[in-house]
Amino acid sequence: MTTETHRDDAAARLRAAGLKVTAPRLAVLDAVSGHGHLDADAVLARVTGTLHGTSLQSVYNVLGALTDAGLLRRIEPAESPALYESRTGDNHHHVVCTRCHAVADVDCVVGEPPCLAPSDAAGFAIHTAEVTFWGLCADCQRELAG
Amino acid sequence: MTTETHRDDAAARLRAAGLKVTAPRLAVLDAVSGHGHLDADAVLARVTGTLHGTSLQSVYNVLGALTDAGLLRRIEPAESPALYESRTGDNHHHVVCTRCHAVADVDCVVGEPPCLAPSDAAGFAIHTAEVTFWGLCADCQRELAG
DNA sequence: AAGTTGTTTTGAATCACTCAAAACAACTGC
DNA sequence: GCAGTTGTTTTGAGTGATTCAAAACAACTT
Repeated sequence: MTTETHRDDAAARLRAAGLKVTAPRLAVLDAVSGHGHLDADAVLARVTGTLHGTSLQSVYNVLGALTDAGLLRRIEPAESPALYESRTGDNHHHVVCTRCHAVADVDCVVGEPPCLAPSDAAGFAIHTAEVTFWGLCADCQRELAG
Repeated sequence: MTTETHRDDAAARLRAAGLKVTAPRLAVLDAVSGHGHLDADAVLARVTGTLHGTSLQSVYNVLGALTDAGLLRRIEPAESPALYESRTGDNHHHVVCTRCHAVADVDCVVGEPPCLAPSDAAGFAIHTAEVTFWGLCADCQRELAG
Protein backbone atom coordinates (compact mmCIF):
# COMPACT_ATOMS: atom_id res chain seq x y z
CA MET A 1 0.00 0.00 0.00
CA THR A 2 1.26 3.43 -0.88
CA THR A 3 0.06 4.91 2.38
CA GLU A 4 1.86 2.22 4.31
CA THR A 5 5.05 2.86 2.40
CA HIS A 6 4.80 6.55 3.04
CA ARG A 7 4.37 6.01 6.73
CA ASP A 8 7.33 3.66 6.83
CA ASP A 9 9.46 6.17 4.98
CA ALA A 10 8.46 8.89 7.37
CA ALA A 11 9.25 6.67 10.35
CA ALA A 12 12.63 5.83 8.90
CA ARG A 13 13.43 9.47 8.32
CA LEU A 14 12.46 10.36 11.87
CA ARG A 15 14.63 7.61 13.24
CA ALA A 16 17.53 8.60 11.00
CA ALA A 17 17.26 12.09 12.46
CA GLY A 18 17.50 10.69 15.97
CA LEU A 19 13.87 11.37 16.76
CA LYS A 20 11.37 9.01 18.28
CA VAL A 21 8.57 7.92 16.00
CA THR A 22 5.27 9.22 17.34
CA ALA A 23 1.78 9.65 15.97
CA PRO A 24 1.84 13.47 16.10
CA ARG A 25 5.11 13.57 14.19
CA LEU A 26 3.91 11.20 11.49
CA ALA A 27 0.70 13.17 11.18
CA VAL A 28 2.42 16.55 10.92
CA LEU A 29 4.99 15.24 8.48
CA ASP A 30 2.21 13.86 6.34
CA ALA A 31 0.14 17.03 6.62
CA VAL A 32 2.96 19.23 5.39
CA SER A 33 4.31 16.87 2.74
CA GLY A 34 3.08 17.82 -0.66
CA HIS A 35 0.74 20.49 0.59
CA GLY A 36 2.66 23.63 -0.14
CA HIS A 37 3.32 26.11 2.60
CA LEU A 38 1.33 25.77 5.80
CA ASP A 39 1.30 27.79 8.98
CA ALA A 40 0.84 26.20 12.39
CA ASP A 41 -2.93 26.70 12.36
CA ALA A 42 -3.27 25.10 8.94
CA VAL A 43 -1.21 22.14 10.08
CA LEU A 44 -3.41 21.74 13.14
CA ALA A 45 -6.48 21.82 10.92
CA ARG A 46 -5.13 19.11 8.63
CA VAL A 47 -3.97 17.02 11.57
CA THR A 48 -7.03 17.09 13.78
CA GLY A 49 -8.80 14.87 11.28
CA THR A 50 -6.54 11.86 11.75
CA LEU A 51 -5.41 12.66 15.25
CA HIS A 52 -7.68 13.54 18.13
CA GLY A 53 -6.82 15.51 21.21
CA THR A 54 -4.06 17.46 19.57
CA SER A 55 -3.38 21.08 20.39
CA LEU A 56 -1.73 23.98 18.67
CA GLN A 57 1.03 23.77 21.23
CA SER A 58 1.84 20.20 20.22
CA VAL A 59 1.89 21.23 16.60
CA TYR A 60 4.39 23.95 17.43
CA ASN A 61 6.53 21.45 19.31
CA VAL A 62 6.51 18.97 16.48
CA LEU A 63 7.10 21.57 13.81
CA GLY A 64 10.03 22.87 15.80
CA ALA A 65 11.55 19.44 16.25
CA LEU A 66 11.10 18.49 12.60
CA THR A 67 12.55 21.80 11.46
CA ASP A 68 15.57 21.45 13.75
CA ALA A 69 16.07 17.95 12.42
CA GLY A 70 16.02 19.22 8.86
CA LEU A 71 12.91 17.28 7.87
CA LEU A 72 10.95 20.48 7.38
CA ARG A 73 11.92 23.97 6.37
CA ARG A 74 10.53 27.10 7.98
CA ILE A 75 10.11 30.34 6.06
CA GLU A 76 8.98 33.65 7.51
CA PRO A 77 7.81 36.06 4.84
CA ALA A 78 7.04 39.57 6.05
CA GLU A 79 3.45 39.97 7.26
CA SER A 80 2.81 36.24 7.42
CA PRO A 81 3.12 33.80 10.28
CA ALA A 82 5.88 31.21 9.89
CA LEU A 83 5.21 28.72 7.10
CA TYR A 84 6.48 25.16 6.86
CA GLU A 85 7.29 23.12 3.78
CA SER A 86 8.58 19.63 3.16
CA ARG A 87 11.00 20.52 0.39
CA THR A 88 14.36 20.74 2.16
CA GLY A 89 17.97 20.42 1.21
CA ASP A 90 17.88 22.42 -1.99
CA ASN A 91 17.91 26.11 -1.22
CA HIS A 92 15.01 27.11 -3.39
CA HIS A 93 13.24 30.44 -3.14
CA HIS A 94 9.70 31.76 -2.89
CA VAL A 95 7.19 34.08 -4.49
CA VAL A 96 4.66 35.68 -2.20
CA CYS A 97 1.46 37.34 -3.39
CA THR A 98 1.24 40.89 -2.08
CA ARG A 99 -2.55 40.71 -2.13
CA CYS A 100 -3.53 37.31 -0.71
CA HIS A 101 -0.21 36.06 0.69
CA ALA A 102 -0.23 32.90 -1.41
CA VAL A 103 3.22 31.35 -1.63
CA ALA A 104 4.85 29.32 -4.40
CA ASP A 105 8.28 27.80 -4.87
CA VAL A 106 10.79 29.28 -7.27
CA ASP A 107 13.92 27.57 -8.47
CA CYS A 108 16.80 29.99 -8.60
CA VAL A 109 17.65 29.71 -12.25
CA VAL A 110 20.20 32.31 -13.01
CA GLY A 111 23.37 30.35 -12.34
CA GLU A 112 22.59 29.65 -8.70
CA PRO A 113 25.62 31.22 -6.96
CA PRO A 114 25.40 34.76 -8.37
CA CYS A 115 23.12 35.94 -5.62
CA LEU A 116 25.35 34.23 -3.12
CA ALA A 117 28.25 36.55 -3.87
CA PRO A 118 27.63 40.14 -2.86
CA SER A 119 30.69 42.31 -3.48
CA ASP A 120 30.67 44.15 -0.22
CA ALA A 121 29.29 42.07 2.60
CA ALA A 122 30.28 44.51 5.33
CA GLY A 123 32.68 41.98 6.83
CA PHE A 124 30.06 39.28 7.19
CA ALA A 125 30.93 35.64 6.49
CA ILE A 126 27.89 34.73 4.43
CA HIS A 127 26.59 31.20 4.29
CA THR A 128 23.10 31.55 2.87
CA ALA A 129 21.21 33.73 0.45
CA GLU A 130 17.48 33.88 0.81
CA VAL A 131 15.45 35.32 -2.05
CA THR A 132 11.82 36.30 -1.77
CA PHE A 133 9.95 37.55 -4.80
CA TRP A 134 6.87 39.69 -4.36
CA GLY A 135 4.08 40.00 -6.89
CA LEU A 136 0.50 39.15 -7.76
CA CYS A 137 -0.54 35.53 -7.98
CA ALA A 138 -2.55 34.30 -10.97
CA ASP A 139 -5.84 34.34 -9.06
CA CYS A 140 -5.40 37.90 -7.84
CA GLN A 141 -4.40 39.08 -11.31
CA ARG A 142 -7.63 37.61 -12.62
CA GLU A 143 -9.76 39.14 -9.90
CA LEU A 144 -8.24 42.58 -10.40
CA ALA A 145 -8.60 42.37 -14.19
CA GLY A 146 -12.10 40.92 -14.30
CA MET B 1 22.79 75.57 10.93
CA THR B 2 22.98 72.03 9.70
CA THR B 3 20.42 70.82 12.16
CA GLU B 4 18.04 73.53 11.03
CA THR B 5 18.52 72.53 7.42
CA HIS B 6 17.93 68.91 8.23
CA ARG B 7 14.72 69.71 9.99
CA ASP B 8 13.53 71.87 7.12
CA ASP B 9 14.32 69.09 4.67
CA ALA B 10 12.42 66.62 6.77
CA ALA B 11 9.45 68.98 7.00
CA ALA B 12 9.47 69.47 3.26
CA ARG B 13 9.56 65.76 2.63
CA LEU B 14 6.67 65.18 4.99
CA ARG B 15 4.63 67.88 3.28
CA ALA B 16 5.52 66.50 -0.14
CA ALA B 17 4.17 63.15 0.98
CA GLY B 18 0.89 64.76 2.02
CA LEU B 19 1.60 64.38 5.70
CA LYS B 20 1.25 67.02 8.37
CA VAL B 21 4.47 68.17 9.95
CA THR B 22 4.52 67.22 13.61
CA ALA B 23 7.15 66.93 16.32
CA PRO B 24 6.87 63.13 16.67
CA ARG B 25 7.34 62.68 12.94
CA LEU B 26 10.37 64.92 12.75
CA ALA B 27 11.86 63.18 15.77
CA VAL B 28 11.31 59.67 14.39
CA LEU B 29 12.58 60.63 10.95
CA ASP B 30 15.69 62.06 12.55
CA ALA B 31 16.15 59.06 14.83
CA VAL B 32 16.09 56.59 11.98
CA SER B 33 18.07 58.66 9.49
CA GLY B 34 21.64 57.56 9.35
CA HIS B 35 21.35 55.14 12.23
CA GLY B 36 21.16 51.84 10.47
CA HIS B 37 18.27 49.53 11.15
CA LEU B 38 16.14 50.21 14.21
CA ASP B 39 13.16 48.44 15.67
CA ALA B 40 10.27 50.30 17.29
CA ASP B 41 11.78 50.06 20.78
CA ALA B 42 15.10 51.44 19.61
CA VAL B 43 13.34 54.32 17.88
CA LEU B 44 11.42 55.09 21.05
CA ALA B 45 14.67 55.07 23.01
CA ARG B 46 16.33 57.52 20.62
CA VAL B 47 13.23 59.70 20.53
CA THR B 48 12.42 60.01 24.20
CA GLY B 49 15.49 62.18 24.64
CA THR B 50 14.27 65.03 22.48
CA LEU B 51 10.58 64.42 22.90
CA HIS B 52 8.80 63.89 26.18
CA GLY B 53 5.56 62.10 26.79
CA THR B 54 5.92 59.85 23.80
CA SER B 55 4.79 56.25 23.83
CA LEU B 56 5.63 53.13 21.92
CA GLN B 57 2.19 53.30 20.38
CA SER B 58 2.90 56.72 18.90
CA VAL B 59 6.17 55.48 17.53
CA TYR B 60 4.32 52.63 15.82
CA ASN B 61 1.83 55.08 14.36
CA VAL B 62 4.52 57.36 13.05
CA LEU B 63 6.66 54.55 11.69
CA GLY B 64 3.61 53.17 9.91
CA ALA B 65 2.73 56.52 8.37
CA LEU B 66 6.28 57.24 7.26
CA THR B 67 6.64 53.77 5.80
CA ASP B 68 3.37 54.05 3.89
CA ALA B 69 4.50 57.43 2.59
CA GLY B 70 7.76 55.92 1.34
CA LEU B 71 9.95 57.99 3.65
CA LEU B 72 11.09 54.93 5.54
CA ARG B 73 11.50 51.32 4.56
CA ARG B 74 10.46 48.43 6.74
CA ILE B 75 12.25 45.09 6.68
CA GLU B 76 11.23 41.99 8.59
CA PRO B 77 14.04 39.47 8.82
CA ALA B 78 13.09 36.12 10.29
CA GLU B 79 13.38 36.02 14.08
CA SER B 80 13.66 39.79 14.42
CA PRO B 81 11.03 42.44 15.06
CA ALA B 82 10.40 44.80 12.15
CA LEU B 83 13.31 47.12 11.43
CA TYR B 84 13.16 50.55 9.85
CA GLU B 85 15.75 52.31 7.71
CA SER B 86 15.91 55.65 5.98
CA ARG B 87 17.49 54.41 2.77
CA THR B 88 14.55 54.09 0.39
CA GLY B 89 14.02 54.13 -3.32
CA ASP B 90 16.93 51.94 -4.29
CA ASN B 91 16.07 48.31 -3.71
CA HIS B 92 19.15 47.34 -1.79
CA HIS B 93 19.46 44.16 0.20
CA HIS B 94 20.57 43.06 3.66
CA VAL B 95 22.92 40.79 5.54
CA VAL B 96 21.76 39.52 8.90
CA CYS B 97 24.03 37.97 11.50
CA THR B 98 22.76 34.54 12.52
CA ARG B 99 24.31 34.94 15.94
CA CYS B 100 23.56 38.50 17.11
CA HIS B 101 21.01 39.65 14.53
CA ALA B 102 23.08 42.64 13.45
CA VAL B 103 21.99 43.97 10.06
CA ALA B 104 23.99 45.67 7.32
CA ASP B 105 23.12 46.94 3.86
CA VAL B 106 24.28 45.14 0.75
CA ASP B 107 24.21 46.55 -2.74
CA CYS B 108 23.10 43.93 -5.20
CA VAL B 109 26.14 43.82 -7.41
CA VAL B 110 25.74 40.93 -9.77
CA GLY B 111 24.04 42.73 -12.62
CA GLU B 112 21.02 43.83 -10.62
CA PRO B 113 18.15 42.26 -12.58
CA PRO B 114 19.34 38.60 -12.64
CA CYS B 115 17.57 37.75 -9.41
CA LEU B 116 14.55 39.63 -10.63
CA ALA B 117 13.95 37.14 -13.41
CA PRO B 118 13.05 33.70 -12.14
CA SER B 119 12.29 31.31 -15.00
CA ASP B 120 9.16 29.81 -13.58
CA ALA B 121 7.27 32.22 -11.39
CA ALA B 122 4.21 29.99 -11.03
CA GLY B 123 2.06 32.52 -12.83
CA PHE B 124 2.94 35.37 -10.50
CA ALA B 125 3.45 38.88 -11.86
CA ILE B 126 6.59 39.76 -9.96
CA HIS B 127 7.45 43.32 -9.09
CA THR B 128 10.10 43.03 -6.42
CA ALA B 129 12.93 40.74 -5.46
CA GLU B 130 14.06 40.82 -1.87
CA VAL B 131 17.38 39.26 -1.00
CA THR B 132 18.50 38.51 2.53
CA PHE B 133 21.95 37.14 3.18
CA TRP B 134 22.66 35.23 6.35
CA GLY B 135 26.07 34.88 7.95
CA LEU B 136 28.34 35.88 10.81
CA CYS B 137 29.13 39.53 11.38
CA ALA B 138 32.70 40.64 11.92
CA ASP B 139 32.27 40.94 15.70
CA CYS B 140 30.80 37.47 16.08
CA GLN B 141 33.53 35.96 13.90
CA ARG B 142 36.08 37.52 16.24
CA GLU B 143 34.35 36.32 19.38
CA LEU B 144 34.05 32.77 18.09
CA ALA B 145 37.66 32.69 16.92
CA GLY B 146 39.26 34.35 19.95
C1' DA C 1 -9.30 83.24 14.60
C1' DA C 2 -12.26 79.28 13.87
C1' DG C 3 -13.15 75.06 11.67
C1' DT C 4 -11.89 70.79 9.74
C1' DT C 5 -9.29 67.00 9.36
C1' DG C 6 -5.49 64.40 10.30
C1' DT C 7 -2.45 63.01 14.60
C1' DT C 8 -1.39 61.65 18.89
C1' DT C 9 -2.46 59.73 23.12
C1' DT C 10 -4.31 56.35 26.32
C1' DG C 11 -5.72 51.98 27.23
C1' DA C 12 -7.05 47.62 26.00
C1' DA C 13 -6.84 43.68 22.98
C1' DT C 14 -4.94 40.34 19.64
C1' DC C 15 -1.82 37.32 17.23
C1' DA C 16 1.94 34.23 16.99
C1' DC C 17 4.64 31.99 19.66
C1' DT C 18 7.43 30.37 23.88
C1' DC C 19 8.08 28.64 28.70
C1' DA C 20 7.46 25.25 32.27
C1' DA C 21 5.86 21.33 34.83
C1' DA C 22 3.41 17.22 34.95
C1' DA C 23 1.53 13.14 32.46
C1' DC C 24 2.78 10.02 29.15
C1' DA C 25 4.76 6.85 25.55
C1' DA C 26 9.02 5.11 22.59
C1' DC C 27 12.91 2.78 22.51
C1' DT C 28 16.71 0.21 25.34
C1' DG C 29 18.33 -3.71 27.67
C1' DC C 30 17.24 -7.50 30.47
C1' DG D 1 7.56 -9.45 27.03
C1' DC D 2 8.56 -6.13 30.80
C1' DA D 3 10.63 -2.46 33.47
C1' DG D 4 13.41 1.65 33.16
C1' DT D 5 15.04 5.68 31.10
C1' DT D 6 14.64 9.38 28.36
C1' DG D 7 12.48 11.97 25.04
C1' DT D 8 7.45 13.69 23.85
C1' DT D 9 3.20 15.43 24.46
C1' DT D 10 -0.07 17.75 27.00
C1' DT D 11 -2.00 21.44 29.76
C1' DG D 12 -1.92 25.91 31.22
C1' DA D 13 -0.02 30.15 31.67
C1' DG D 14 2.91 33.89 29.92
C1' DT D 15 5.48 37.04 26.73
C1' DG D 16 6.80 40.12 22.86
C1' DA D 17 5.41 42.57 18.98
C1' DT D 18 1.94 44.74 17.08
C1' DT D 19 -2.84 46.43 16.18
C1' DC D 20 -7.53 48.35 17.35
C1' DA D 21 -10.48 52.00 19.05
C1' DA D 22 -12.09 56.18 21.08
C1' DA D 23 -11.16 60.48 22.98
C1' DA D 24 -8.03 64.53 23.33
C1' DC D 25 -5.42 67.37 20.60
C1' DA D 26 -2.81 70.15 17.08
C1' DA D 27 -1.70 71.38 11.94
C1' DC D 28 -3.13 73.38 8.08
C1' DT D 29 -7.01 75.89 5.51
C1' DT D 30 -9.96 80.07 4.63
